[in-house]
Amino acid sequence: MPRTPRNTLNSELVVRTALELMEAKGADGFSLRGVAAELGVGPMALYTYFRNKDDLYDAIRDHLMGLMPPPPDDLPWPDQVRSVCRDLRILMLQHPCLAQLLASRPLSGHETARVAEGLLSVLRSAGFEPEIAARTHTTLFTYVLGATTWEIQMAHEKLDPDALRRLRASMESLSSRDFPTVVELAPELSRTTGGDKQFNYGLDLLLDGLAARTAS
Amino acid sequence: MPRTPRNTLNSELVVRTALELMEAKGADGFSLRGVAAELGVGPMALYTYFRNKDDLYDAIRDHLMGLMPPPPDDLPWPDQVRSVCRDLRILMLQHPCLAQLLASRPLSGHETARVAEGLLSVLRSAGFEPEIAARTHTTLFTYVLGATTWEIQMAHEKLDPDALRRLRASMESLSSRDFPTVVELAPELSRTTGGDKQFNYGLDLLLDGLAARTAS
DNA sequence: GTCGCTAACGTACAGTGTATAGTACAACGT
DNA sequence: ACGTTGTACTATACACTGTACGTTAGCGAC
Repeated sequence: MPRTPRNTLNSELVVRTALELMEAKGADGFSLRGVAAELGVGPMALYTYFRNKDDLYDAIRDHLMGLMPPPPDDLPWPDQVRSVCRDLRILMLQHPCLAQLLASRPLSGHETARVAEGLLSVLRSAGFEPEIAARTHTTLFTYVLGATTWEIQMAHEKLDPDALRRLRASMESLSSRDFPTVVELAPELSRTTGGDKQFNYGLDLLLDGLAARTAS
Repeated sequence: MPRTPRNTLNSELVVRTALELMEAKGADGFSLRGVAAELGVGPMALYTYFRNKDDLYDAIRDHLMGLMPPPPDDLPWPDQVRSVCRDLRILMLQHPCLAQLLASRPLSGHETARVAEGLLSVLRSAGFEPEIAARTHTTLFTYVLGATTWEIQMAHEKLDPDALRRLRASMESLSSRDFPTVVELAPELSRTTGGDKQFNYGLDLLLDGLAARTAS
């Protein structure tokens, strides 16, 4: 039985392969055995580099966070904040699995800390007190997380004609007597889920609220 | 072989049992076979009432949404909005699996539509144009989703002493040269994740932003 | 050259969702 | 009263999953 030579694997290679597989087959359908097969290796070989599947997830998440650009310099702080939030959204849209990885595991890792550092330092430089800066950071992060998770979910749904048909049917089956507003707004609701405009609308609401606080 | 008598099952009973199991054993560790066993029935019996596992998930989600109270009457609209958002958060905290169910599947079902109707009608009555009402609804929903998902995640983590220790270690191992702000704000960051104050802070930011738009 | 370390292996287990086929029972038309 | 039919549930099976355990083989150090 021809054994693969030693030291063909390393954690970075495993992470990259795992990420490829995750983007190709979706976050479901991803499996350790699949990664191992892709590497031409037995499933247990991965356990040399990761304690378990969650550990690999953490590594993938941190690897993806490494793709986040730093906040831009020489802009007013609201624009810097906007930029970071938009970059995170774009990254999540490019790598849909990131949404699930962010939502289902605590943050840890070097690259993740780097991203947090970027946003937090912008907020501190803008004059926010430590506690407010921390709260604001969490608020912005969770908004991006929720909004983009939802956007991905909806986009994923729109590609499945069967699901789309079911959704439309369930909307139309609603009595306009019981749910007049939902029926009235059905076109807007399905049109406005997702997209730059929807995301920026919520983000601007938050930033306007912030601006109001710094003015006082 | 003693057969279980016919018509002992119905979809509501299955949903209730599934929900119990989900709250007892967590969203992971939940399985169709577990539900079936709890009901004293073969796994395939469930397929009489649900086309597959996702279908059951949808039913559980809608069942939980049925627990949402309607928006309160006779309050200024911002307070009505606040109330709905807080109620949704509380429901998610009481039933942590709801977060995952909301984030991973499109919205459908009677009770879910009822909740949407409640918030949308508040916004329309407040004078928002259809498109703005829809956008605002999505923004509020996704904020609650993200913020509460994160809160649950963090709370879940705080209960695991091993994970807590790892998190703390990873924070302290960060060089305060590379990540000065993260290190400086470490206490605030771990103190302010989650909790009523954190949630209300972000919610008030959004509502302040909204108020600014209605004034103009 | 040989020893020890450890990377990768093989095997095994307990579990998953669900496709497919079969079975027994309630209701119904005659 | 009696076959017929629809259907609620069962049995079996398949292709998977993550990972615990024990084993082997390749490599660097001596």
